Amino acid sequence: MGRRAGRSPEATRRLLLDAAADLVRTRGLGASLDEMARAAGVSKGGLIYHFASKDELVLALAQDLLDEFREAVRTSLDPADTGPGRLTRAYVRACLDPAADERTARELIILTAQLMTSAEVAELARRDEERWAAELAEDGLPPDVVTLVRAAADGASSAPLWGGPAAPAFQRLREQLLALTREPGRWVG
Amino acid sequence: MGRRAGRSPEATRRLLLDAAADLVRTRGLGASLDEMARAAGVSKGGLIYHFASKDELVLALAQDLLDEFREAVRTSLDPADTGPGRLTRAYVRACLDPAADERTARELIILTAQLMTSAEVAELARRDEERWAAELAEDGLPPDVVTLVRAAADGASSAPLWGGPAAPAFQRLREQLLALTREPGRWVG
DNA sequence: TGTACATCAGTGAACGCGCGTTCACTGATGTAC
DNA sequence: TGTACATCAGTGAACGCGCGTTCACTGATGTAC
Repeated sequence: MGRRAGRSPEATRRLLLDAAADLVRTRGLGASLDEMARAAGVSKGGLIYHFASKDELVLALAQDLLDEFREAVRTSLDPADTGPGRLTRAYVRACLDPAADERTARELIILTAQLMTSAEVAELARRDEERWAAELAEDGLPPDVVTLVRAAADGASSAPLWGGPAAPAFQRLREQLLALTREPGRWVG
Repeated sequence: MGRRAGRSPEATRRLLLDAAADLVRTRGLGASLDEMARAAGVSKGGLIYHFASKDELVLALAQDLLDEFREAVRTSLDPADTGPGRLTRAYVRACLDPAADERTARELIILTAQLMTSAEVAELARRDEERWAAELAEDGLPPDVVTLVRAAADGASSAPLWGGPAAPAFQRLREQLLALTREPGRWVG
């Protein structure tokens, strides 16, 4: 049912989220709903049909982003790897994926940072972070190692935010972090 | 000369920059010039006298931020420490200063991220980053160690952006990173 | 099978308000004579 | 020393445009009978 332009409403919603993410990445939250809608090939009214307000769209964008990262870590899990630190290794691989190009990485981080000015989004992120902390704590590695490896992975993957290089430049670091999770005894005296 | 409300124009400029930084931190670039001016106790026209446009204000804000961090690293240099890695150690100390409270750290990072949507600011940051990379490369440590230590310091200090803990929670990491720069041989095979 | 009706998934014009910017003006201080 | 003038550091009202939101309408599809 519906005036649906040859696609499901879920597909329209996805088009809108993707277009909005693109625009916020490159131009910040100042990008207008009209531009976002047009980029998705929908009218502004059509956008508002799916997201009742800009705030609601921003919140959905943030949730989508957190889910996407969680999914990226999940697919980075090595089925053959069942030892301690397997989740930490997947986390490192997802953060420092050499296939992620610089532009994308930078814009993803800017998008996240943009969204964080909303109190609701910040709360969403805080809960997501708590979940990561809990899951990584159960990963069987010494806490100091998890802290170091995670900080380094986060720092390297967010370097483009400050004008630094992206993932491909951090492949040695990536291998070293992975090695460290396999021989945690080498770290800390 | 001038209708100066009992202070120098430079002092007014500083009041405006500080007030603007506060507002952008907590509410993003959507904060209005009127609010920023009022927060500094100046009229909107007075703000525009010092910064001809919002773009100009944002650029000044970014430059101020980069300068402030560079200064923080400079004051973290230990005069008694003249060995290899002394700049890297100052960088770590500045990033993980236990005196920096969570709120401030988080807002500082959000401010930076907000500003990065401006192409001019991004270019400014890129040049600043190049300068850091060059200076740290001259610090006498193996490149792999600098990369790891810096990534970890950056990652830990920007954790509040994603809802994670702030500097005080990373004091063990801080000590371990400092130790690593003193015994770089322990890292890497 | 036809037909009336309801609903879903939008369209697009209009509104109104907040914002960045402009501008005419002002009052204290500095300078020339 | 007084006085005229210039300049600096602002003030505050006004403008106009862009944006988020509202709203009346629409056309394709589903459902009841």
